[in-house]
Amino acid sequence: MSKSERTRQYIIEKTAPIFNTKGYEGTSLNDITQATGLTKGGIYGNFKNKDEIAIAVFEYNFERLLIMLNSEISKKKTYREKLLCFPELYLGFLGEKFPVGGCPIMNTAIEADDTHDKLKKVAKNALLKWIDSFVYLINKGKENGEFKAEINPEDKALIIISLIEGAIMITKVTGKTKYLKSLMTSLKVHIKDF
Amino acid sequence: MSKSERTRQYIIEKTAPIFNTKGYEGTSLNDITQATGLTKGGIYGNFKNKDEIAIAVFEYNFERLLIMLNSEISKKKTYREKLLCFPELYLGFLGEKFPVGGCPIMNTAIEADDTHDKLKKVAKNALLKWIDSFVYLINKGKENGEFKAEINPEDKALIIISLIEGAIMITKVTGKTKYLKSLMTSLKVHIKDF
Amino acid sequence: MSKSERTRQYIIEKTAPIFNTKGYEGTSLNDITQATGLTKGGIYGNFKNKDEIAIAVFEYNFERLLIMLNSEISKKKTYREKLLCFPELYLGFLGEKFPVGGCPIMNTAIEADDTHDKLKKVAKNALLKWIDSFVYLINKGKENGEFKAEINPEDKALIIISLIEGAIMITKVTGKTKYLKSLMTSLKVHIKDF
Amino acid sequence: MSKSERTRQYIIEKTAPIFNTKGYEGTSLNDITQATGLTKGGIYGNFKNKDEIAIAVFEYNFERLLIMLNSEISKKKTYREKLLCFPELYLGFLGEKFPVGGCPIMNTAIEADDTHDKLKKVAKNALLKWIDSFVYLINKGKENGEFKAEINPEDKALIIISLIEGAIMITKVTGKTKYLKSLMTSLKVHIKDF
DNA sequence: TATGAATGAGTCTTCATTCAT
DNA sequence: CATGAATGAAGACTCATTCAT
Repeated sequence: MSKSERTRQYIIEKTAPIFNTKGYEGTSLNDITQATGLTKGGIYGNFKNKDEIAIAVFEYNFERLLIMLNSEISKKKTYREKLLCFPELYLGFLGEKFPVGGCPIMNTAIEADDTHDKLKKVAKNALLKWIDSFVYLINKGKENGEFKAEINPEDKALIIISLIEGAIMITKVTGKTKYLKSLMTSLKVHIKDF
Repeated sequence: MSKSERTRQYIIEKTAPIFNTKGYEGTSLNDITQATGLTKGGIYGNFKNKDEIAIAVFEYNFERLLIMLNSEISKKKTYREKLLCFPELYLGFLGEKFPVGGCPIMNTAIEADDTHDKLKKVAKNALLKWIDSFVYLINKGKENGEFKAEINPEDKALIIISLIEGAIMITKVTGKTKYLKSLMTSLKVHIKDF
Repeated sequence: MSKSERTRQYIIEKTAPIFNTKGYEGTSLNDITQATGLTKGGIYGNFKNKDEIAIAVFEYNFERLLIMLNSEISKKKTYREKLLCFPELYLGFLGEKFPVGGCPIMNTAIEADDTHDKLKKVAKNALLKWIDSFVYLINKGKENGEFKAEINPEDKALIIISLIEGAIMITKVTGKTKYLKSLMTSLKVHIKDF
Repeated sequence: MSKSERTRQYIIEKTAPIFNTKGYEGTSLNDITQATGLTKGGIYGNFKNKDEIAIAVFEYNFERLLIMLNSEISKKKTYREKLLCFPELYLGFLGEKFPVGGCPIMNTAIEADDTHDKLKKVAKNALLKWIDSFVYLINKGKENGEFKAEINPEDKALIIISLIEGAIMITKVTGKTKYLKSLMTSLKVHIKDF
């Protein structure tokens, strides 16, 4: 990894929680210099502009989420157990482990949807990838007879994502973890019925 | 209605779609003066500051949503039909009728959650009110024997909201209405099973 | 007194302490409406602009000061005793009785001197009048043999005023009343030597 | 001296006469950009806010005054002569040499007294320092027998300052130098009697 | 590469003043 | 006379971005 690449990575890691908390508009170049200790010139030497940082940060946040999820999934043998990882994991976020700023996909999706085209595009790609990964797991489960033949993988993928994102959003706004528990329990029940 | 009240209302109506599209941070006073045709001084003669406008706009957007939903609900007789209004209505948003900027509750919730306390509070109250209204309908349905006795109203309310918000978010980001259709169909199936 | 005159007087009285505290620039039309309970239109119906209010207020503050001083002076018989009223009176301002905002002449003089011509003019006239009144008293004292023949009335008037204004200024900035005491005592000693 | 320090100093020097003339409230950021030729961003890159500029300017004005006074004082041998420098110097201000805007201590003291805490504090410190320096000189004069043993240094310091500030104020408001002459002559007489 | 000083358009907000009612 | 809604210029301050060093 060249020095340039290392600095880029360093900037991304240090600013990731800020972008996820304050959003794209809410995060200023000053926030970024403070978080990194670099000067403005230093930042601009490594990124063309704020957009580029935001996109890199989004991809980083998304990838980190994927890695964390996949590492849990790979521990499980059956596809039902793999899917059940998700409600379990998000239930585990109760308390301090809740990812700083919430779900990066939803945050970016909501903020960027009508304004920042580039960000919207990467959020869209991330979301589609996420849907696909659920579709893949469900299909695999259907193939080996774990899940009923009549279930539609995409329909179920969308339900899983909606319940997760709904749970995060409702919990963050209300501050009440009972909503997270309720929704993740419903999700489990739902998956057990696949 | 005094002139002052009329102007306030006028400002709210003209800026409501902007706030819902660009968000609180993204909406500038210049946007507001352009949308209303008033000068900055004129705006500040009617609102103490941008916060106050944002809150008034949120309440307006939320109320308008409620009114629209309630007018549909009141047409139906059974509680199951009343609940089924929601997927029907959101399905009807396919195309241009989709409310400008998406769901005000979710938008405000996501943007305000870590930064603007006042906005977060009103978003929280709106969300709780919405949950309550579903809980109320489901309880009524249980009382008159339409719904199974064992279903938990709050659990179901949360599922309904999550599927709706998930549908809006996914549809907006991806631009694909098939996701809205899929999720609203799933919601219908779910409600029929209450 | 016509209603118009009464309203003018009312506005002046209510805003006098504000102008003397916050100064001309620091006092806003909003301050004035709040203090009077009138609307902006109401204020402008009685005064052409802020300048006119400021001048009227200054004259009011100055006159009130003169009246208060004269009422004390008239109680005394000898001219030395009349002059000694001043250090006595200002010593009496120790604590809460200190006139709100300090000496109107000095305040206006300092703020207006390089910017507001009209205000500067009235401050100048007030100051000259004040000097004259001391000159008059000292001349009278000389005439009836109370004071030495060789003292120069104007020189002494200027010293009296300087010691008083210096005392007010130094006391206000430092917050220490010992400076007021010291200077007023010095002034007494000085007057006794006339 | 770094570039940053040079620019700070440049801003201070260019704005010092403006602040001393128009006061803190009366001096706008536009005044500052015009006087310096810098943009607003340029100013704010070197100072946190207007307060910080005002304080730096005050300290600069005060220091310059001190240096000028001290350079005169150091030329004299006896303490009486040192004290007599002051009336001489201020007499020398007749005409154009009168410091732009008057005495920074008094100006700041009067404007800041009821509003700007930070400025008031620096003005207070400056004033106390000035008093102390007179006390020091008078004590020295007493020690070596130049001045009478019974005079109180602080009392005399306050008188000197009051006569100087009174002279400046009265002269500025009335525009008549005869008042400056009269008061500085009185001050000389007074000091000769120490 | 990185620095840090500078830009200039932008932010929200307050100002004194006006005028139809 | 007084109201109160509106003006528009000005207020202090922050923004993302650039560039000589």
